[in-house]
Amino acid sequence: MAKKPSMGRQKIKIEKIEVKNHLQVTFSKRRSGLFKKASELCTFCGVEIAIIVFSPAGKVLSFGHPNVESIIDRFLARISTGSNSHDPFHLIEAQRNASVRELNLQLGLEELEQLRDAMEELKKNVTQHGNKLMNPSSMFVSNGAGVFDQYESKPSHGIVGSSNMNVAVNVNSNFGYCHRFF
Amino acid sequence: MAKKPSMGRQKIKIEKIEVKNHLQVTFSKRRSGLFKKASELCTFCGVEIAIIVFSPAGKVLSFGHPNVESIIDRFLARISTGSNSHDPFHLIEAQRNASVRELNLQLGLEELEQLRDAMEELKKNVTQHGNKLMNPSSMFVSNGAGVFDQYESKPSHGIVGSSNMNVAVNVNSNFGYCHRFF
DNA sequence: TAGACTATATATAAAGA
DNA sequence: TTCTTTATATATAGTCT
Repeated sequence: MAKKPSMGRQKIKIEKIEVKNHLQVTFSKRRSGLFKKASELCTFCGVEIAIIVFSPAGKVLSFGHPNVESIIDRFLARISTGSNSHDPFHLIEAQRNASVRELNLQLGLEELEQLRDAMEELKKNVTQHGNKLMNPSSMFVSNGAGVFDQYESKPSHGIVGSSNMNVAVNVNSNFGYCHRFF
Repeated sequence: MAKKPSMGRQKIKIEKIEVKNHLQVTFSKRRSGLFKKASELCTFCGVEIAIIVFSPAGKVLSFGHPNVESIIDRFLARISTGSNSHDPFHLIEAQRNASVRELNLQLGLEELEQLRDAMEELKKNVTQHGNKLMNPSSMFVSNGAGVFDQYESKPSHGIVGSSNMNVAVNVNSNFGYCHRFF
């Protein structure tokens, strides 16, 4: 019997792959290829690149040369440092976009510690109350203004301890915009 | 006369291209190819991707599906919670190494204090009215394992996420927005 | 700085391990 | 999920317009 020859690479339609398993494999290969291309571009041209990918499984994959954060920083800085950055309204916009790092530089250690302590306590309190009411393995999720992203819940990857809790609170939200502390 | 046949694509060393003009062309072609690959990946796998590139000329080029900012937002939200260190201030240290942008925008101490007070009050509210907060329209709670996936990073850097705590607060103050700390 | 062209380098779809 | 293999689809280096 003739051994089955490979069909070789087949052309595929530019549309979402339906077969889930197939999609997973394709994602894996192409994501890898994408990062490789980016890496080459960095080398060949000496440029800086950041890539962020949210996988179908909800994982975050990133590439960065020299590193993702500094590039994001520059990217956001660029946005928020436009010509009318002195205009009050623009300033608020800018503050929304500014990256954490810069903001943190404005906070003294003392304030940060206070903040942290408040958060820790809040966490404890919420944890106590929360555990009474909810099944920790299938918590649920929503927010008034569509502000918070919804993440897929997966089995723990061996995360230690009981303090791994995420709490997001949206009170009287009129803003449709919210960022995170911690 | 015979027309000169093309040499075809030649293999090139993985190193910075020296000839400036050549570099420019290569950058242009490859950057285009990179974005195309990203676009295909989005389509084939239904995923979200953001790419930021600083060109040799100092221009910023970006690709984003559905858009760069929302992806950065989600990315930062996760990073800020992922760390091997139990030291809540490790990121501050990291920031010292990050490029510092001289912002005109910074939160004044007064605003910080307002913010802190707001959080203190929130903390009380949570403590006293935990049950109320379970209302999906005003609160969001999730367990750490589900919310904080580890995220991995390819070629140049890697951070292994170990869940800590994430608190997002949007208080009805005169801020009109909140920001990330850490 | 941006399109062709063409031959060749690479990426990758399929299928099996 | 990750790696192989094979055949084929794509990307692109070098050159010219």
